[in-house]
Order: sequence, then C-alpha cells, then structure tokens
Amino acid sequence: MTDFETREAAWIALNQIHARAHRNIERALQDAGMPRLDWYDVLWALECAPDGVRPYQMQEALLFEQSGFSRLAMRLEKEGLIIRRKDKTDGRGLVLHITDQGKALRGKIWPVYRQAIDQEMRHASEQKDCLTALLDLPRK
Amino acid sequence: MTDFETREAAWIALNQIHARAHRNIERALQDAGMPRLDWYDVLWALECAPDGVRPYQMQEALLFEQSGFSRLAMRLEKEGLIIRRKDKTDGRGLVLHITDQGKALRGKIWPVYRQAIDQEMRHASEQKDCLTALLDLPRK
DNA sequence: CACATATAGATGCATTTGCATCCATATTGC
DNA sequence: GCAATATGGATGCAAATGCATCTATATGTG
Repeated sequence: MTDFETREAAWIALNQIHARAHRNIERALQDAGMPRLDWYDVLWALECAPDGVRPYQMQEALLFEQSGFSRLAMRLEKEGLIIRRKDKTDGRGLVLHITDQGKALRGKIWPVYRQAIDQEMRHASEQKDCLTALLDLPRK
Repeated sequence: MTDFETREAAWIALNQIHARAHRNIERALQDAGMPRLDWYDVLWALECAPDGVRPYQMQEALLFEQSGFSRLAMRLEKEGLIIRRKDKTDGRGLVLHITDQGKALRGKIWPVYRQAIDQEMRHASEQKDCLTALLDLPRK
C-alpha cells in the first residue's frame, strides 16, 4: 500500500466515523429536546473564557463561516444565552459573553452530550483499523 | 485519564481533524471549478455499481437524509450526470445509473480531489496523538 | 494629515437543508 | 382477496447556509 493509499483510506474512514457519530449525537440531543451541537460549542467556548471572546476568534477556532457565525451569535443572543457587547478598544468589533441562562442550558445539555459521546466513540473505536495505518505513517 | 475522557478527547480531535480537512478539500475543489464532495461521492458509488443503485441504499451508505438525497439525485440528473430509471421489480422505487458525462466529470474531479486528500491527510497525521489513545482502548 | 488598504462584522439573495407530510406501491395478517 | 400497515420516494415550507457585497472602524504610507 502506498502512502497515498494509506492516507486515502484514512480519509474515507475519517469521514465515515465522523458522519455516523455526528449524526447520532445530533439525534440524541434532539431526542432529548436539546439544541444543536454548534450551540453547545459556542456556549462552552464562552463559559471557558470569562473575559469574553471576539467573534472573529471564535470563527477561526470553531471553523465557522463568518456570516454563518454572525447570525448564529444573533440567534443565541435572541434566546438570551449570550450577550454581544461592543468592544471598547476596537470600534469595529464585539465581545461575546455567556449569560447565566446560557450556562444553565449548557449544563443541562452536557449529560446528554456526554452520554452520546461515550456511546458513539465506544462504537467508533471498533473501526480503528481504518485509521491505524495512517497514524503509523511517518509524518513527512 | 478515564476511558470516557479518552473517548471525549478522541471525539474532539475527530471533529477538528475532520472539519479542517473537509473545509480545505471542499475549497480545493471549488477553487478548481469542481462540484462539491457529495456529488463526487454519488458519482463514484454509481461508477462502482454497473447495475445501478437504489436511492434508499445510497442514502444509507452515504448517510444522507432521504429528502436531501432525493433532491440531490434530481439535480445530478438535471445536469446529465446520472439517470433515474423506474425499478422494474419495485414500482415504488428507482434505480440510479451514471452517464458517460457523469463518468467523465468524476474522472476530471479525481486528480484535484486526490491531491487535496494527500495534502490534508498528511497534515492530519500530525494530530495523531489525540486519537491514538482511543484506538488503544479495549473495545468493551 | 490625507489617502489607500485591511479587518470586523452585517446583510441581501439564491441555494440547500430538515422536518413533516403526502402519494404510490409492497407486504402482512386475517 | 382485502384491509391494515410498511416502505420508497417526492414535496411544501420554514430555517440555515454560502457567497458577494456593504458599512464602519483601524492601520499603514507618503
């Protein structure tokens, strides 16, 4: 097997594992009446950053599109889960902060999310053979 | 580190690696004027199945939503890349076949896709440490 | 300072998604 | 054979996405 074939197989496995885990985790959240994963990601990132986060930083970290994240932040604010303040030191920008309500919701989501992660990744490790070859490849 | 923490770390790594690779590969295709990955997946699956594929099977294999795939197939047919025939043995269903034009397009996409896979997965293997622990975990 | 360029974020519009429902044919149990 | 139910696929509608563009502020250069 060439190095490329190894990488190709890993890409296929990566897609399959991710797609199935992602779909099932989203379903678990939805079945429990919880919001989607992207909401959780934002809330958690903000809960970890007491001084708030600039949208453009969050976009890069979480790989959102700029316009998509802009509107996601507006939805989250409309739901009372975050606040968007003007940044005092940069008139162009904002700083996002989580609200108490946001923290409460994140805390309610976590047990469901945690359980789903555990179940899906337990299952995923059964597909490990598809990835091990990649991991054993020299990095350059 | 508990088993759960290992799985959680693996889930986070899986997301990051997948999201970045997926985004960059899609960009590479788009920059080359090629269609999106989901088109490629369908074309390739059909090219591998000379007798055609039933939509419901493709949905399951590629983890599409039923309605989403239904419309994707219609778009592909409108572009002349596939044909949707009525299944003779099941009046409810269809059988999808790739056209010559579809094969030609898939062949044109592949070199671009291949190059992008190679580059992204080469990079991805640098994040391997996040996943190895999961892979070493006993499966049950 | 004045001007050109870069950056943060919002927005209009077309396309795509997700969900619920709907239609048609298959299958099952009586 | 016939009603009840299940399955494959399409569709209407609301919501989300991607892209290009727009506005406002920052930064950099002469």
